[in-house]
Amino acid sequence: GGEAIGDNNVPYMKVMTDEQLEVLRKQISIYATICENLVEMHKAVTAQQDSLAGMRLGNLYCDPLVTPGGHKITARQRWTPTPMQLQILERIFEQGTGTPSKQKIKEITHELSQHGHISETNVYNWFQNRRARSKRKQVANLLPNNNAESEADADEDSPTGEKKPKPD
Amino acid sequence: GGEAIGDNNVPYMKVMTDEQLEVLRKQISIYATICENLVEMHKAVTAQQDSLAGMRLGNLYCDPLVTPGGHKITARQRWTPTPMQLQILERIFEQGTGTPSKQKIKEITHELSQHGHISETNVYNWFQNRRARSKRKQVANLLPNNNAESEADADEDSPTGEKKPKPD
DNA sequence: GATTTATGAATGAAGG
DNA sequence: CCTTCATTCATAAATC
Repeated sequence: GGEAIGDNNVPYMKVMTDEQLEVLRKQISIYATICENLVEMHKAVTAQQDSLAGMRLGNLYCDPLVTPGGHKITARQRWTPTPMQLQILERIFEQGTGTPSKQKIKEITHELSQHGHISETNVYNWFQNRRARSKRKQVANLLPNNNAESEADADEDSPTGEKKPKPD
Repeated sequence: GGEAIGDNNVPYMKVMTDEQLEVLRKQISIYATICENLVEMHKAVTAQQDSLAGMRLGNLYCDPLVTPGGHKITARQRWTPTPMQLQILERIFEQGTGTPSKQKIKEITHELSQHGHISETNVYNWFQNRRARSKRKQVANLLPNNNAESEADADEDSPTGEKKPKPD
């Protein structure tokens, strides 16, 4: 024993590793997709053979605990940089260090951890995204017949810098 | 409240609350039940209307084009494993075959091609990525000052060799 | 509080 | 094998 959580304050405890959790999420997602397909098929079938055997699903389709419109299994929280962290990150990014090395990532993470919860993965992702998006934005500007992309729309001009406009 | 230490000196961290775990279990149960019912029902239906519309279950349980996220299916540039393919891949991966040989890749590809478009390169890449990422994905970024793992990180080596604990 | 946008994270593929 | 990049997905934040 020893796993009991007496306090209603801190109800969590050991259960699974992140990886195991991720695999689980995937599995559930697979189930969800299979279910969806089956339902669609059944609908198609019953549409033609409605009185086949009187065995229709009806409300047996029963919606599970998933939110309508998607399979939101577990609400995975994502990191959000604090203003201070963002400021530091932006500054480092503008220094043109390009892609920070692993060691650099560690250092940055350590520094940023002084201003809020953060991990090296967060820092790595941030730089990857920052770089990829600033590049994408510029490319979009250069293309003559570009249309709406899946990501953010291209800015009209930012020849000297690609800071993102921050509306109030 | 925070992280706990397992009985075997295995530092497992908080991941889900008891409540969340319960919800998850319930959800899986519901999905399983729905799948069961639908499969049984469809079997019964197709037993009588085999040539109904040429749509029998078989490998059609999984639509080849839907993503696990349940989004639209625009012509995709890069390969995306179907749920069924993913399931098979995961199973093979967990069998500890480690690095699939060239021959093995061929076999796997052949099997998976029954469930959707796929090439040997896709299979090869999948195993490479799966292995590389599983190594880094498990115990990482929950501890405040712990070194988080990711593709960005390149630690030397763990003496215990915690590559991937295979839950049996 | 529903919809849209911004952006953190996941992942297939390429390069070394 | 390991690292890196491009693209996509999902969600916190912003907006209406």
